[in-house]
Amino acid sequence: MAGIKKQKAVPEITSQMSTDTGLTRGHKKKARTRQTLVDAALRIFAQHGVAELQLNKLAEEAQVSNGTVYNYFRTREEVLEAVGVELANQFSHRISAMSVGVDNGAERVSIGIRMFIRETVQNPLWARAVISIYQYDKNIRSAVANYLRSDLLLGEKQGLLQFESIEIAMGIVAFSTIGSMISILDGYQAAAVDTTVAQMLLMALGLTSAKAKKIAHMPLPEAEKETEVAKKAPRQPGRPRKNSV
Amino acid sequence: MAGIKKQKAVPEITSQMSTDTGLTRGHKKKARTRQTLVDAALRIFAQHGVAELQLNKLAEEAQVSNGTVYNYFRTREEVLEAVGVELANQFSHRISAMSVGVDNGAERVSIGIRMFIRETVQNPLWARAVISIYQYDKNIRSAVANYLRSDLLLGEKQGLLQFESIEIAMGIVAFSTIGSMISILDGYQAAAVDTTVAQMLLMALGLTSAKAKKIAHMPLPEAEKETEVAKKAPRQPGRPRKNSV
Amino acid sequence: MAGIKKQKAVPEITSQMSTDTGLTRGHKKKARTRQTLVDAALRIFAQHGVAELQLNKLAEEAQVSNGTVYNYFRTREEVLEAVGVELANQFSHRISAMSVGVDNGAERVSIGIRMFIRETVQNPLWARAVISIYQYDKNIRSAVANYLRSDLLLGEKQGLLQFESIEIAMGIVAFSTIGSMISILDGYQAAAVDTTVAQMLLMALGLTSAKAKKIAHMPLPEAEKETEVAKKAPRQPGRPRKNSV
Amino acid sequence: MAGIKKQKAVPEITSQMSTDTGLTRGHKKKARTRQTLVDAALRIFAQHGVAELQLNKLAEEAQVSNGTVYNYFRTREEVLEAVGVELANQFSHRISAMSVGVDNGAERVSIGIRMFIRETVQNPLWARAVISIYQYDKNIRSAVANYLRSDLLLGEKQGLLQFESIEIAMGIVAFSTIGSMISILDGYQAAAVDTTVAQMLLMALGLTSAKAKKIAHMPLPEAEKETEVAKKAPRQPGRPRKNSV
DNA sequence: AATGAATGAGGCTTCATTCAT
DNA sequence: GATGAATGAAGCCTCATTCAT
Repeated sequence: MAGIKKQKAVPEITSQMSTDTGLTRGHKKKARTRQTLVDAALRIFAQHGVAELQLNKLAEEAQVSNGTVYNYFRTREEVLEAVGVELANQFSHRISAMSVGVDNGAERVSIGIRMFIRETVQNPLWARAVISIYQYDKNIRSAVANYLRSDLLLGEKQGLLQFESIEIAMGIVAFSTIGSMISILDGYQAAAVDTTVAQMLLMALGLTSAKAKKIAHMPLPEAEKETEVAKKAPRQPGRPRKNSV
Repeated sequence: MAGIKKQKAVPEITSQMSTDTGLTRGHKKKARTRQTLVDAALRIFAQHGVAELQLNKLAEEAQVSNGTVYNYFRTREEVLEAVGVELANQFSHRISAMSVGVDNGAERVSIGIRMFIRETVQNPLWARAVISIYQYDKNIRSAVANYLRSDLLLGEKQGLLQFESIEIAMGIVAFSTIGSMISILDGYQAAAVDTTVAQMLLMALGLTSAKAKKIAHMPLPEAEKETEVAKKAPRQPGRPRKNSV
Repeated sequence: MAGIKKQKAVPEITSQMSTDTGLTRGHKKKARTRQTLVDAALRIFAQHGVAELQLNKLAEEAQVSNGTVYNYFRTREEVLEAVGVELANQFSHRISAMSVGVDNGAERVSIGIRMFIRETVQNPLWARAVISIYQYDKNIRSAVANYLRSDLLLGEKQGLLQFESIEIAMGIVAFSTIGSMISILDGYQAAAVDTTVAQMLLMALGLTSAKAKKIAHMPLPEAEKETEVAKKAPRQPGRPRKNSV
Repeated sequence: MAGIKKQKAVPEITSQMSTDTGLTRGHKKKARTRQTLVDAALRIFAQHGVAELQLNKLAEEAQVSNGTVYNYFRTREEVLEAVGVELANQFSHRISAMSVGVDNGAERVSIGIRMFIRETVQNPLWARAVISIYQYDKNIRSAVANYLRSDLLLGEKQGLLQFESIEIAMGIVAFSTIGSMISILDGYQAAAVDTTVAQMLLMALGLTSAKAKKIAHMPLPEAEKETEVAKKAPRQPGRPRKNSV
C-alpha cells in the first residue's frame, strides 16, 4: 500500500483505492493529472461527503490551479461522474479480488460483507467516501449489486442460499453492510461486527444459524490482492455521459 | 384531519405526518407558523433531499417571507435539526400506532418493516423525505433505533428472536428497510416486497424460514391513519430526480 | 435617583446621566417608557457605538417589545436624534453643575476638561457613549461648544484667556478633551492626565505655564453628583473592543 | 502621477494619496486590482464614512464584480483593515515629505498641523476619509502618533518644546488638528485657521505667544505634490450629510 | 496544458418597519 | 399603548465557471 504524497493530515484513503499510477516510468506527468484530481476528489468525499465537493477545494487538494480542473472536466457534475466511475471500478476490482479462489457462493458473500466492514474500522475516511457515494449514486449501487448478484446466484445454484427475489436479497445484503459501516462511523464500538453481520445476513439468505456462523467465522483470505488493484490503468478522458454521482 | 392547502403540484406528504397536536384552536399563531415551516421543509426534502434545502425556497413553499423563517430558526442548520426532531417525533407516533395491540415482538418488527415499505409505494414523496433525512441525521437514526430496540428485546425475551448484538440487529433491520425503500424509488417493481423483506429479516433474527414466512404474511392491522394516507397520496410521477435519493 | 434595573452585566451608565426628570411622583409609568428607551439607547451606544444601534436590541435592552419602540419614535433616526438631545441636555446640566460657584473663566474651563477626563477613568462606558455621539452628531458638538463658549468668553473678559478665534479655541479644547478620553479608552495609562491636559490647554489659551499649572491643579469642587457616580460605576472590564470608539 | 480614471462625480482623492510605488509596469494585475480596491474604498470613506462601506458599492466604485472583492479580502472587516494600513502608509509618506529639510522640531509640528488643515479646505473628501478612518481605527491613530512623536521629541531636545507627557501632547496635537478639520467640514469658515490652530498648539507645547505666532506664520514649503492636489480637487459641495463626519 | 484573476448568479442572514390583535 | 409576528429590501458571502495569458 504505497500512498500518495499528502500535504494534509489526512490519512491515505486513495492509496488503496487508487492505482500506483505506473510511475515506474516517469514520463506521463500530464496524463496523470486527471487521476490526481479523481484521487483528490475521493479524499474530499471522505472528509465532507459528496454534496460538499467544491472545485476550488478540489484544485487545492490536488495542488493544481482551479483552472486546471476545467481542462479535464467541463462541469462539477462531470467530476462527480468520473469519481463515481472510478469508485465503481475500484469496487469491481476489490470485490473480485477478495474472494478469488473461493468457489462457495455463501462464503464469497460473507467475505465481501466482512471485508467492507473491516475496512471501515481500518480506514474510516475511505468508508465515508464509499457510503457517501453509494447513497448518492444509483449507478454505484448497480455496480455493487452486479457483483453481489453473481455470488448470490452461485450460492443459490449450489443449494446453499435461498431467496424469493434476487433483487431484494441484493438490497438487503448491500444496505445492511452499508448500514453497519455507518453504525461504526456513528461510533458504534464492538468486536467482531463483521462476523456478526455476515452471520445474520447468511441466515437471512436461508442458512441455518449454525452454518451461517461457521461460514461467517472462516478466516479471511490474505488480501495481497491490493497490489493488483494498483495496477489498473488511468481512466480515459472521453466523457461518459449520463448521470451518476 | 384535513391536510394543508397546497399551491403547488406536490401531493400531501405532510398532512398525514403531522401529529394531531390539538392546535386546532387558532390562537397560537407562532406555533402554527413553525409547523407550517417544518411541513414545508419536509415537502422540500421529499423533492430535493436534505442537502438542497434552501431557505428562500422554504419560505416560498411555506408561503411566508424569507425573513419569517429567521423568526423561528437562526440558521439553516437549525431548520434541519428541527425537521429532524419533527420527523423523529412522527416516527414515534406512527410506529407505536402501527402495532398497537400486537404483543408478539417478531410480529411487531414485521409490521414496522412492512408498513414502511408499503408506504413507500403509496407515497414516494414521504419516503424520499424519510430516506433523505435518515441518511443525513444521526439523531433520526437513533430515534428509529430506539423504537426498534424495544420490539427486538421483546421478541428476544419471548424466545422468538435471537441475535448476538442488539445494536447490530437494529442496524440491519433499519438499513435493510431503508434500502428496500430506496430500491423501490430506484424503480424496482415487485409485488409483495414488504413480506419478502420482512421474512428475510426475521430469518436474520433467528426465525426459521417457515415461521418467518408465516409472520411476514400476517394481515396488517387496520390503521385508520393508513387509510387516510392511501386516500391522500396520489401516485406521484415527479421527474426522476438526478440520482434518486 | 435609582438607576434602571439592568438585566445584563453592564454597569449603570444612565443612572448618573439621566436628568432628574420630574418623575418624583411615581404615577407616570407610561410617560417613563420613553426615558427607558433613551437610557437603553445610551447603554447600547456605550457598548457598541452609535452606528450599531439596532432597534430590536434596543427593545430588548429596554425590556419592551420591538413594536413599542415605534410608539415613541417613528424611525431609527428619530431615536438617534432623541438620544442626542438627551445627551446634550445631560451635558448642560452636568457642565453647569460642575463649576457652580466658580467665577473664574479659566478655572471653569479647567474644571470642565478635568471632569470629563476623570469620568472616563471612572466610567468608560459612559465615556464611550459620549465620544461616540459627539463624533456622530454635529448638534451635540454645538451644545458642548455653547457651554464652552461662555466660559471662554468669561475668561477673556477677565483678562485671563486670549485667543484669536473663539470658534477655534472651542474646537481645540473640546477635541483635545475628547481625544484624551479616547486615548484613555485606547489603553493609555497615566496618573494626572486630567491636570496635564488642562494645563496644556490653558497654555494654548494664553496662560503662562506657571499660571496654567496652578489652575489645572486646583482641587475639584465636591460635586455631590460625582460622588454618586463614583458609587455607581463599578470598574467595568469589558473586552477592549477592536477599535475603541 | 495622473490620478485614476473616475466614472463618477467624485473628485480625485486617491490620486494624490497613492504613493508612487513603481507599479506602472502593467504586469502585476493582482497588485493593481488590490490597489484599485483600496483606492475605491478611500473614495467611499470620503463620501459615506467608514461605517457605511458596502462591499457591493465598493465593487461598483472599483469597477469590478462583487466576487472580485473577495479574491482580495475575506471579509468586510479585512477591507477596513487594509484601507487603514494603506492610509497609514500614505500618512507616513506625506508627513515625512511635508517638512523635509526642516530641522526645527517646533516648525515641523507646525507644518504638519497646517498642512492637514489646509488640505481639508482644498479637498474635503480626502479630509472626510482621513477623519473617518482616524476615528474608526486605533492603528491609524498610532501611526499618526508615531510621526508626531519624533517631531515633538526633536523639539523638546532642541529646548523649544516642553510637555509633561509626550503621549498626552501627541493626543492634543492630533485631536485638535482633526477637530479643526471637522469644524471646517461642519461649515466653520475663517481665514488662516491653520496658523491660528498651529499657534495655539505650539503655545500648549510651551512656546510663548510671540514665538508660537512667528513659527505658525512661517511660509509653508512648496510641496510640489500639494500643487497638484490643489489643481485636482475642485470644490466639492456635497449635500451636507446628516451628521457631518 | 496550466494558470489564476475575474465574474456574477444565487444563497444566507439582518434588521428597520408594518400591522393585526 | 403594548405586543410580537410578519415583512422584504438589502447586505454579505460563496463558488461554479470563464477567459486571457
